[in-house]
Amino acid sequence: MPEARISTPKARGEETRARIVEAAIETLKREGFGGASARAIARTGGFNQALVFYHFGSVRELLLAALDETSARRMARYREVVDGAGNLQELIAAATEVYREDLASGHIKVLAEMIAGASSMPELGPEIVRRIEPWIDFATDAIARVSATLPFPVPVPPEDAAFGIVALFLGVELLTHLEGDGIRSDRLFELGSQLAAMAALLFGTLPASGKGGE
Amino acid sequence: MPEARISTPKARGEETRARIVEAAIETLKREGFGGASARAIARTGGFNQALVFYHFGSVRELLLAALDETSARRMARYREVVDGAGNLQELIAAATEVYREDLASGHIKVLAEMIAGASSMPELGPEIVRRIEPWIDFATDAIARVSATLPFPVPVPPEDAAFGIVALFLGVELLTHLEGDGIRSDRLFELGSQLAAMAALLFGTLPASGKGGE
DNA sequence: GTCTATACTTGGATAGAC
DNA sequence: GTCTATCCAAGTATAGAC
Repeated sequence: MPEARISTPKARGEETRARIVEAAIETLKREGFGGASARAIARTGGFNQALVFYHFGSVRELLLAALDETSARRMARYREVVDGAGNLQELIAAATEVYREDLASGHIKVLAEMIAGASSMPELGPEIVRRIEPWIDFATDAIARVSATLPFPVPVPPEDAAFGIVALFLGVELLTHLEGDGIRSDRLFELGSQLAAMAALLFGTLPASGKGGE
Repeated sequence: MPEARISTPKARGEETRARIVEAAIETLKREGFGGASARAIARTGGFNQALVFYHFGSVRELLLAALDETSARRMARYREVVDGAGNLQELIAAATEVYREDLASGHIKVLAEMIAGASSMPELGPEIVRRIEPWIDFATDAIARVSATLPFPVPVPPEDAAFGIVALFLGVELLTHLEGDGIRSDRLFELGSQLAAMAALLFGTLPASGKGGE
């Protein structure tokens, strides 16, 4: 019971805004970019279509707000899990776990739909780029961090690996939601962990310096 | 059957069909799934919008025909290049080369747009799945083939790796066209070759089941 | 802030003339 | 086979009542 007043006008407005964003995320997940019209979103959230324009000005702005919201939520979650990882295997295990959540929750679906949708709405491009960069940076940092724990110099520039990982996640998302089940992505992540374990074992037992690359 | 005429009605029809498919591919590349309306496609190809429905019945069918066409072309090209690869490095080099062509030519863009677009047109899903399977099979075969040339047993199931590669290509496509340049994907593929070379070198000199490769 | 009504636009699709 | 004309559905967006 926070306040004497039931709800200030301002609070009500904010609440509606949030409901609309929520409905937009939901609609993007279920019906994709092409299906995320003001009307469809309003139907999903059970509110009036005109509210989209009152609160956000345009569908475009709403979709970006939706991307911001889901992105912020997932970033918080990724940090929580990934920051606890102290070495390569733990990082892969952590990323796998959170990514599985994402496949289920649909966050990456929203991202992938927005990226693909930007083709038919070019003004969206730069906005989306700005919202992806933090993810690549995040991955870069995580990779750099665990790279430093390996007993040998890593010949992989973290930013390149990060780009690859983000791309891989997006691609797996596309294929997984297309095929309905998540069997193939499960197997892929399984494989990732195995290889990581193998690599660590293998490299870990090699003379760290002396037989290196270049 | 007489055929010495300059153009039979039938041939003209086929020719138009081809023009329409071409325009559909072009429009999918440039404007994405959302921008690929019958009208936009007709504008691209300089023909009448009603022809789409006369020849294909619906936009949906046309888009699938477009996917078939670009897919067939690229598959031919991939086979040409990839079948010549006898070992892992050659395979990666070949894949990199053809994939670079794809980024420029837009074939994978068409595929990615169709996959993402399927979210708002669910009937498209199964059709697209059917059209992706040959690509995963193709990648599986290529990987299995070069795996057999390695001087040690490979702990990577070819079909899992194939799924990963196809996903990676799709994801890189999304990000690359979004950011406009291809710098990051260039670096990624560069990295891939380096790692492949390193792995071959490293594993090749390990006591596997004897000293295999060269 | 929210709803109803509506103006305007674009797109899928068909009929019928050529 | 191709084009013009047209219908209808759906979408964006705004005005104005509540």
